[in-house]
Amino acid sequence: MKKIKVSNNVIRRMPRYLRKLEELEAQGIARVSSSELGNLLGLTPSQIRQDFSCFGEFGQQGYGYNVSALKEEIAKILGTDRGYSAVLIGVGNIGRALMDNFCFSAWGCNLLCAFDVNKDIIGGQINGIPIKSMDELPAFLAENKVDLAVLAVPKEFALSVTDALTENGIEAIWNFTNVDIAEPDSPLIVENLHFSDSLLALSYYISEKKDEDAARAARMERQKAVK
Amino acid sequence: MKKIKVSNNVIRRMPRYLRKLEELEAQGIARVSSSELGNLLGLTPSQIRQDFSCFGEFGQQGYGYNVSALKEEIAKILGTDRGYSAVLIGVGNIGRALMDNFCFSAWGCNLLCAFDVNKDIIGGQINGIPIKSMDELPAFLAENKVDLAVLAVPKEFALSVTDALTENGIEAIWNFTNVDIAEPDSPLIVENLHFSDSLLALSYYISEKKDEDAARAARMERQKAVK
DNA sequence: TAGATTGTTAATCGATTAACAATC
DNA sequence: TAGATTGTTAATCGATTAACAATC
Repeated sequence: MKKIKVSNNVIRRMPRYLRKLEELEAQGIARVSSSELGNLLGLTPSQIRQDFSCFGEFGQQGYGYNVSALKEEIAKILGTDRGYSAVLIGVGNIGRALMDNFCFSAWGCNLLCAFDVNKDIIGGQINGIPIKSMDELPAFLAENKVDLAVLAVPKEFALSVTDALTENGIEAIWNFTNVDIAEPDSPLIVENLHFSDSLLALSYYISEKKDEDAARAARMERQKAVK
Repeated sequence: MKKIKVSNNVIRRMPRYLRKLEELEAQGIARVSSSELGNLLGLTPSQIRQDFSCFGEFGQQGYGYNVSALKEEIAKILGTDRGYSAVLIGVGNIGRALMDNFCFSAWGCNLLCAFDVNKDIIGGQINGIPIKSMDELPAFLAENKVDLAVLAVPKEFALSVTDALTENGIEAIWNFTNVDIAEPDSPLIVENLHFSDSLLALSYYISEKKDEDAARAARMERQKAVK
């Protein structure tokens, strides 16, 4: 009965499958095999079948997978049909970018309200989403079922706002601040989008490539010298 | 001589070490052991020592690591001292958020210029960074050493802009569009920040927790019934 | 039916953890 | 010196890949 714990690596690949399947569906492609999908994503067919088998049997021998059906299954696995609702804290640049451009509803998430301390924007709305004062946050969280908070405040306030959120029953945070907001063994669910971590990883890969290119060039130079 | 290829997992942890070390340094802490660092980050001491040993010997037996020195070493490993420069394509909400708030220079990266198609903002600047027309992009890339491009355009333009960038010599892209911009075996270095993938992973973890909580509640209910 | 492709079991590979000699 | 902690080698664990019977 109890589903075996699915590994992190698998979970991180699921949204990629979902996006690719949506793409295929938009192209009018009805079926896909694990090896086709593997080619598109740079994964082995085995891995793809293993990943799916964590959650059930979605394919058909000799045929492969129905694109639309598989897409639906994966969306469901990821919880997009559960009607989660969210609040956003911090209507700065990033907060505004999310409110304006990020389609929460496309991923099954309902952004109810945003909160800020800036009097100039409190009472207004962006893209139909009202902006309330931080003072109203506890009452709002008490009155509404809110499954997650989007944290987009300046990093100085990250920890205090996190405390305020958890004290008012928030159990999951989508963290856009460049700060770790939870202790290693905290029960709070935190999904970090650390821009700097991402840029630094990119910086490493660039460095690695430049080093390789330089080494290759040096090797060729030496060869030429020998001749 | 040739450094053995460092695994992805290790590279993804390096920025986390860097951030934590900066934090410790700011707190005036001079030394840290692998087990202390492990406690702070939720990693084993072994793993930390293994990770560092991919790049050299930065500690001292009986003492641990000097926080500042280790921080510097890791920053260097990640390439922050290489003076990389960047351009940003797409001055929408996200682009603006990055220009306004993201401190590229703190991570050793120099944001030279932004590009957009919107005549209203071309010629202006944000946070000291000039905004030029997309038409000027090829000339700019020809005249300046640019190591990476930040891609923050609407997703419809992601692929065509990527083509334009690679045709003009760009080898690395920091991708904020919700689209895969490179084939699996492309030589282009792409670092993705797929917001939706992140939100979906969070959605999964929330679902998993709710399911666990529900299962626990059901178990307790059954127990109560037995009594 | 024959061909294709799944789901799953077994084999391999790689990453994490444990152990320990070296040494500050 | 004794205690602490590293860097590294060996052991374990988990994830990926390969293989194949089942079956559409």
